[in-house]
Amino acid sequence: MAKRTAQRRAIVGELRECDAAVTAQELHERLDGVGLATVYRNLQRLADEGEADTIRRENGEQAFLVCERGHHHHLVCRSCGRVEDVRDCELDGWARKVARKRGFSQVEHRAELVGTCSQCRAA
Amino acid sequence: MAKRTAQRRAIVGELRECDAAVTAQELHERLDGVGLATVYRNLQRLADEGEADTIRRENGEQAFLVCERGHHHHLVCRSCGRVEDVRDCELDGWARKVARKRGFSQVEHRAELVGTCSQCRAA
DNA sequence: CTTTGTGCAAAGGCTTTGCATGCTT
DNA sequence: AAGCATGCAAAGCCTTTGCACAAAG
Repeated sequence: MAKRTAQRRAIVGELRECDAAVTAQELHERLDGVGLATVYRNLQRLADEGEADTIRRENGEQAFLVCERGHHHHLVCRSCGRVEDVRDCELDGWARKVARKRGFSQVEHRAELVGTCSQCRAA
Repeated sequence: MAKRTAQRRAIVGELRECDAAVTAQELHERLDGVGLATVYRNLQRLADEGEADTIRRENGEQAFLVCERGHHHHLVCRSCGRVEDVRDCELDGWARKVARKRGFSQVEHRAELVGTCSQCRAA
């Protein structure tokens, strides 16, 4: 089981305070006295344990965020990067229908909504 | 405007024959006498021009595929990687609803369906 | 005391870029 | 002839890994 080190606590703490998804490097910059490799290792582990979700930015960077358990999607602000969890998913019917039509089985789906949040819209 | 070189033709030709999305490196392996950098440059360009679509694999690699113009999604086989274009999109209503509820504007959505194609299911 | 985590630096993997050369137009 | 594409190798980035040391259980 995971040991409770000061670094791990710092990483988890900072991650929880983020509205947007962050990369290991970004988190490393915000934390003092935590090595970059340690940040990478902890984030990877949190993701493996299901404690954190990961997304890929367009440039391929891996960003992490703490989010709800279970099936959900993300609503991302294109301006500030804020991420909101969306539990309300109405895609399953559509997914099944499309899959059946094409002869695919065991369908899963992934979706992401991108928009401009009210705060950024005002600015 | 793009010059018609032998390499570019080879790249585009091979790309069109792919059922699945391919990375620059994979394409480079399949082509003889085409430098890796050239493959990267041409794929990037095709994507910029809208002639090719790009997806990110879990490990962050960028893979390319030729696909339909306009709004569509992808149905991907988790076994063989085959990609089928899906024009039938019923997500807009849902996307708008969710966005409005959260105060987001100018929503776009991205979705991906993953399943097992009939061929792979049989095997 | 044993096990696991951390730091640092080196190594890895994918992608981009600089520069001289060759092919298109 | 002028300009853009190609090749090769070097450089860039993000991420992972090896190893010695430190901390946790």
